[in-house]
Amino acid sequence: MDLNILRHSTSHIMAQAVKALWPDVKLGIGPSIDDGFYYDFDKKEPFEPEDLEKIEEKMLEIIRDDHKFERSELTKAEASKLFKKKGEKYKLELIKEIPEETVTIYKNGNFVDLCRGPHIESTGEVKAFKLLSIAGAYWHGIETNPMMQRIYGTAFETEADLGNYLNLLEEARKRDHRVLGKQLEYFSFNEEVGPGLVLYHPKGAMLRYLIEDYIRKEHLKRGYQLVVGPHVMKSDIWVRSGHFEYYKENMYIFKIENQEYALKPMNCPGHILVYKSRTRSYKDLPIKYFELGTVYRNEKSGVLHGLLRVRGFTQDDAHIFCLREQVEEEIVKVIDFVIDTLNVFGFEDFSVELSTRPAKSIGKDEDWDAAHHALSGALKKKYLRYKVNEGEGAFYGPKIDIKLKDALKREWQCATIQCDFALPERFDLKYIGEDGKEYRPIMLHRVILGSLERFTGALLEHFGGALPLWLSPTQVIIIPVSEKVLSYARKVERALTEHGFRIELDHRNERLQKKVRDAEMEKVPYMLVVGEKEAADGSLSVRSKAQGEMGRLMLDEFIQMMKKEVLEKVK
RNA sequence: GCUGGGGUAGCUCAAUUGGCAGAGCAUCGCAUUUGUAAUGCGAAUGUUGAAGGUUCGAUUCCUUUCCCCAGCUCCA
Repeated sequence: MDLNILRHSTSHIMAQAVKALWPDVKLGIGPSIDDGFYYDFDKKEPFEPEDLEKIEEKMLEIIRDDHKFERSELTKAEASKLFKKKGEKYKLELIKEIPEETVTIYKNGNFVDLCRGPHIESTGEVKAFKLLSIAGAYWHGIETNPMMQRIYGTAFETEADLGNYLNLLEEARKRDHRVLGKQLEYFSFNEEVGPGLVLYHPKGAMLRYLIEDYIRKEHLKRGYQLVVGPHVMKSDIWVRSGHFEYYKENMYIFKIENQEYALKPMNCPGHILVYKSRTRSYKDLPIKYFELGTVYRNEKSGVLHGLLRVRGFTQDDAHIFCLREQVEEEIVKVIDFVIDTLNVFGFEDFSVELSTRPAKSIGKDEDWDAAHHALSGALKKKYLRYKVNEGEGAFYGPKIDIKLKDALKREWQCATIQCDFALPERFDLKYIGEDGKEYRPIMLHRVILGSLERFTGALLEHFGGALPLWLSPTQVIIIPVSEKVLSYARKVERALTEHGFRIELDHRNERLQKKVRDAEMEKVPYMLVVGEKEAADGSLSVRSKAQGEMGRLMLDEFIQMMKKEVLEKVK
């Protein structure tokens, strides 16, 4: 059975139930979506959480009655008459938008809905469904339209499949980086600081340092040069870059001594000015400037979400200035860089999207076309399948987005590669060609991790907080059995620290069981239990988070094992 | 920003029609010196997000505001 058909049919049953309970409700649309379905309703009073149960009960009745889904074809005039009689004003709008002469309706029991179909044979075929949540949603998704109430639900072929899905949701909830971030003390937000502004605690800051260190070194290996720009720049530069025209509502702007300044929402202008600081030759290109650039964007309050959507964040940002004929090759290199990086961090799967020119944008059509060709050409060279998002590009150029997939198959947008002919024009960027004349370079904007904030959130959820050894802020916790062996424990601590490992010593006056439990909950990769037996022969009792008790190892053996495990991940 | 739901100790949560704000964990102290997921006893902890209002009396009712959550819209 096609799940989409099943779910869509279930949304009809839900709408039927809602109409039975609240006859005045006006219907919107009720499609199937990735993991389920929804239906939008226009109802005066908000739905209460308890209403979901009532609706579910009604739905069970409808399913028990096993109504047939009957399809019929009507002319648009007939259909309009039918829905006008029912007072379904949104359906009338939908009918107007349908280009064909005739429309189809589906009837089950006393319920009729405008619908292209197809549907299951009868309502009795629905074996397992659940209503999940209520939320507001604009009619047609347009902000200025009235807000309707949307009920989300899902349906599966069997109760077992539904159970699995609900377990997955529960698993996702437990892995929520906001919960883990608090439990494991990685980061916090503070009302006095402001929304969307992250405070990194020692463990979070250590993780961030490890990610930064890795990605910075990778950039240097791949021919990027480090640059650093200021966080605040005069408004003049943002006028020139076009940000004031196209991005102003997202910027923090303020005055100092009558001069207007803005916090940078992007790093490009700084890099551009470094490029412009002297005359460039075609022989210099490509020039690749890299910066862990912290930017501030005034995101709407309702969109902020943990580390995934914040107002201040740091991008692993680079700009590649190159010749027209180098563009495709450079894009290919960036794609390779992204794939390598995702693999190192433990992400095995990803999806690719190509976004085209938005309505509000700068630049010439021919340049947009050329940029689009360069991006799609590079994707074809890498044999990557991709989805096209019409009109979703940046204001200065089209882009490739690479979304990583985490352990629960959820997608996270991190990497993006943007092609830009417009900013070189605006800033009058030049290089001297072979013939001694001036030419315009092309600029690529790209990030690999995206932002350190979002990437950290993705890592935490992907691993459920149990980070691999090389990324764990604390790699090893030493657990002395009693205070009698504290001096041996300290010796082990010193030896491991000298080898560059990140060590904690749990010297609390607690029982062993308690310390093991706490270390497990902190998700530390290795626990070393040391007591009198170990102190006597210089060994360690090793317990790993992943494998449990591993028996006794000599200190040197353990160090070798750790080194091997770290090196396997990072070349 | 919009719709709906929330905000009580560091954390997770209680508090019957408006009537002295509580528990577990964490913290501190004492005892215990422990062998692989919670040792026992004791102590301390609050402008109930903030401001205003109604009331003899507000965590509880009303207004404003801030922040969080689920979505919509948007995005690294």
